Amino acid sequence: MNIKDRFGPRARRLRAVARKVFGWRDLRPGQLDAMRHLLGGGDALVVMPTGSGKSAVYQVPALLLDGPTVVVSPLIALQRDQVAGLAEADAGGAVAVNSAQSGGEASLEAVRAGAAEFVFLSPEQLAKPETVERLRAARPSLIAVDEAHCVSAWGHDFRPDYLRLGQVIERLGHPPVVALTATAAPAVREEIIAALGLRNVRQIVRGFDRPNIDLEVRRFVTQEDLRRALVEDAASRSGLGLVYVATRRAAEEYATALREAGRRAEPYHAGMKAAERHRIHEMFRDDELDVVVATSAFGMGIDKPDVRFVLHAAPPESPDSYYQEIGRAGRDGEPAAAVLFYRSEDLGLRRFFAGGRADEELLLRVATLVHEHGGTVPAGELRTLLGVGATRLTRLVNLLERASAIEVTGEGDLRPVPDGPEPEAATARAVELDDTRRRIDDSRIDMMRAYAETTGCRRRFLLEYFGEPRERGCEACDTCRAGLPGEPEAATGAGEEGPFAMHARVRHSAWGPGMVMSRESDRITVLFDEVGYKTLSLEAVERDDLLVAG
DNA sequence: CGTCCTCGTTGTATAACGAGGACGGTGCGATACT
Repeated sequence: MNIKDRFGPRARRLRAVARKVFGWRDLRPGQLDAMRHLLGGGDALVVMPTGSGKSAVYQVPALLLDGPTVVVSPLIALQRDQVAGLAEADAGGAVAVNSAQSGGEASLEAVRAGAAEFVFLSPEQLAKPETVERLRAARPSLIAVDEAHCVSAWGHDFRPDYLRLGQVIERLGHPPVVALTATAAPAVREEIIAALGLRNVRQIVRGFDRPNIDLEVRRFVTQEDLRRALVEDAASRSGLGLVYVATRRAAEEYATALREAGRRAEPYHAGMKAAERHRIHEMFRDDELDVVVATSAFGMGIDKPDVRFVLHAAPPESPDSYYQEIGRAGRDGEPAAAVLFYRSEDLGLRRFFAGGRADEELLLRVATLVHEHGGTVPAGELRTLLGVGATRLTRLVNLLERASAIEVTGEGDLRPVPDGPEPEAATARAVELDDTRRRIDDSRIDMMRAYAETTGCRRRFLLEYFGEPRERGCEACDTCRAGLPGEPEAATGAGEEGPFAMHARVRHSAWGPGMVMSRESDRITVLFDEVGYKTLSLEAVERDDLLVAG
């Protein structure tokens, strides 16, 4: 950014609001860059670590744009915190609309009347046409999608309304949109941009490297050895820590074992009562615990600076999730440790979770019903007729929509696409799209395995996965300390030109088009559009002419 | 995909083993009940 950009009139107004309303003495270049772009009418994708002022990126421009700001936020607890935070500043008022709040109508009316600048909603609220209509009447001037990685991580089956946000944004007149997240690999960024329908996008990606977090993987053969080593390790560390586990039961068992070892440890998972979960959050916040043993339920919205270690009793489903979870360590910049306790068998549970397929019979029924009806079919009637819930139907509809077979009206109802495919063909295409998705999820699990089993620098592996080329090792991971047997020579480093340079587009004879994501001395990893991540031996690539540029 | 638990078999000791089945994460919102 040049001098004029940093000190021009737009930047001056932004700084003034940041100072007067929020009390921030200055804005960082990344924040300012995104804000200026939003004020200029463009969309932005901001990838910055938690605690680096991501929320400011929508909060400050919101006050300079004439009209309310719609914030999409995945968790009700998070919405509560965000509303409370804004209430402390003189920022024009904030409300949340969700099932835990009464008075949703009144809140929406307050937004329309200009009595609230910020309105927080879940994607599910925005799946209700009447809610979108009321927001539309308020003429929003900015839309923020917080924790935007949820679009990719949850949108495809767990919370399919995430994939409908693009249509909601259009319905709201597509004011400037900013998507915010702490962790997103390049492919995930592309997916967010496509799903939300972002235009004229400015991508701001900052601060992926967390050099104060030491990386280590410890390998085990038996579950029992792993368990014992983890308990011993967690019990002997000083400072606050997190232990991530794969199942609720493991959370309970490890917490018990750590208590028996004399640590103040509590489990945390979604099967616990809300009051109990809340209590543990508070104890964690108030330094009344040494260790929280949790499933993936624990973490979003947490910004405690002094977490000293994050241990994993089992690998998560992707490097994306892993980086997100270990990124909760060492936010204060002081030394912290991330240790993965690894058995390759433990990837099996992740493969199971990723393995759910769309119901082909049900897809065909939906496609046939909408096709034969010919006109507009109310979604509610279809749910009743098929006996399926909203989540499941939305998932099927998303696939059939992508198969160009049906479209969703502004009222949330369904109708066939004119001259669209016949139901059988549409179903086949939808199944194919679902299969592609599953192959990519599977390949992310493969990448998690590759991280655990690499003999190269672990930091380099992760940073390249997130699209940040890096030539050397780091001296703060176990493989670097052991002497880097698998590190590339300088000549084959990231900057090399040629058809297989970093981020070059390539084509494989069987796997189709893809992009080079990382290079080591003897192999390269390519992210293929249709089959996900694959690691190929350079020798085989050259011998059999497997890849061509393009 | 892998682990854990139960149950039945074996075949005579009071344990060991294999087969078969259940189970496993994340949250919204709506609904039924006290």
